[in-house]
Amino acid sequence: MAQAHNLLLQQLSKAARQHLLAHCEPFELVLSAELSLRGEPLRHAHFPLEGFISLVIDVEDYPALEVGMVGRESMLGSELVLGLASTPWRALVQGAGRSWRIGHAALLTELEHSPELRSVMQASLLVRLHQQALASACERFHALAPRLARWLLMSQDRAQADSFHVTHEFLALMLGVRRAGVTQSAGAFQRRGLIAYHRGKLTVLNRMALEDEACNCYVTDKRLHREIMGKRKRPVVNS
Amino acid sequence: MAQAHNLLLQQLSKAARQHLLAHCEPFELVLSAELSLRGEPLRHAHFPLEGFISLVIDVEDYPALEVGMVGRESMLGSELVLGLASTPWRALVQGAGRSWRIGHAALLTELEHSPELRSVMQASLLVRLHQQALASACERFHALAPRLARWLLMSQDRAQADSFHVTHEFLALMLGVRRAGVTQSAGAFQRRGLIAYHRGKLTVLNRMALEDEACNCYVTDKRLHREIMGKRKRPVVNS
DNA sequence: ATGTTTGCGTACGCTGACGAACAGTCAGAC
DNA sequence: GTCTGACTGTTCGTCAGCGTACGCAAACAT
Repeated sequence: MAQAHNLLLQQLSKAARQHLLAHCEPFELVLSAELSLRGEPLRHAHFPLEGFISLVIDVEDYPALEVGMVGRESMLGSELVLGLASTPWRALVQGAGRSWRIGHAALLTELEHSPELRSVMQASLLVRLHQQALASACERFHALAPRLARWLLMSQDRAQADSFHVTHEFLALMLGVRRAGVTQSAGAFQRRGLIAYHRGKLTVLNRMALEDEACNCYVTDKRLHREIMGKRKRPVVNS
Repeated sequence: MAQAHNLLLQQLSKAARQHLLAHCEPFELVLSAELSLRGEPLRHAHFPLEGFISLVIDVEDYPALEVGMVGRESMLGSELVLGLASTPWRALVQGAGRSWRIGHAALLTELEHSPELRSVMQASLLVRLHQQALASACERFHALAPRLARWLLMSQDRAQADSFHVTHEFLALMLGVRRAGVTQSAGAFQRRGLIAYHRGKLTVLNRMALEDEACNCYVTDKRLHREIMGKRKRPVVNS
């Protein structure tokens, strides 16, 4: 397997990164584990190396709904840069892997001393703010199939593999639709050879075609991430 | 008219508030003005005294959609606490009034020196993060009528008056639905005496009943605001 | 005074998703 | 080897909201 890196940590200078990692511990992201509970203060932040985490919100009487996704390109717990920690969503491990995790208090201390870390986390949080706004509109206007395609692409990006574990049931939860609806759309994709799946293991066969099926929110989302992380204020170098 | 205050500023100590206000200028929030453009860096932050501002996102080929609302209970531009400023949404004045506005650079300088201000803005941003997540779910699961009722209540809270200016057309835009759909739901509310309107002027007649019609997202949203602003880290007093 | 714009009422067919249900199939447990 | 549970396929009636379109009245402009 290729060397695993968290891309946020990667943006730090070597010194800053090592100083931070000294306070981190390796953590195993186990499928379906819940890293944070609704309303509970966040105990740890995570920098995933592989795997990914879904942020899921619960509204009374309704099934859960995904409001964000975190993989190696980002981190779980960037809200901590605001000094506050409780979240309205649950963090659910969706793809197994490893992460660096750091205690809430330790991270806050680090933040005080490392402008670099602060800058990266601030940018990361801003990305989520943008992504959430975008996702609202996407959910409102786009039909099931394009959203499904988008979700698959986003997951694949974070899973860093063509295959990953996901059931129709789960997809339905994430997208806020019926399981039967997913079966319909996914079935169509499968018949056309874009994807294949078998009892919870999904494989992307034709990524290009899937990108055509997805709404532009997929590329918009990626562009957002790139732009914001790109033009973030570099503590020392830039102004 | 009662003394107008911005509730965020109100949370600051007198000293901090006055220091900040020294860098602010009074600004007239004119109906339909755009205070920020999509993708543009934010030039000013605003602390509304009256009136309110809608945050509106554009997705290609689709009409706009509201992703947030700012009144005297909050501020426009809390993202600036992250040191970055461009936003994916437009800020649209929805209710006329006045605000204190402060230049982007001046605010950043203030932020460096005032932990109080930082704390308040951080909390305010966290509120928006929570509200956006909640709004996603609300939009996904709740029907037009409850969402309409919710929107009216939220606007009334911020307008601080029983009447305010809003057309069906505009409501449709905010909620991401057809104008005809709004006419339907609003017409039903009107027949039942909950609201009245005439050519763009809408009046809430029976607030209690409207609250019953609205989804719980209305109270959830208010609770969120209260809780987060309440338990924010007070720079000096608390830990 | 007259034409134009703006705001509201309403109707019709359409469609994507819903809720609910049932059936088939595969994997692992016992 | 059978059973149980998990996963997928499919169907059927229902419905909210869509797109479109037309009518009407109040406000505004000239």
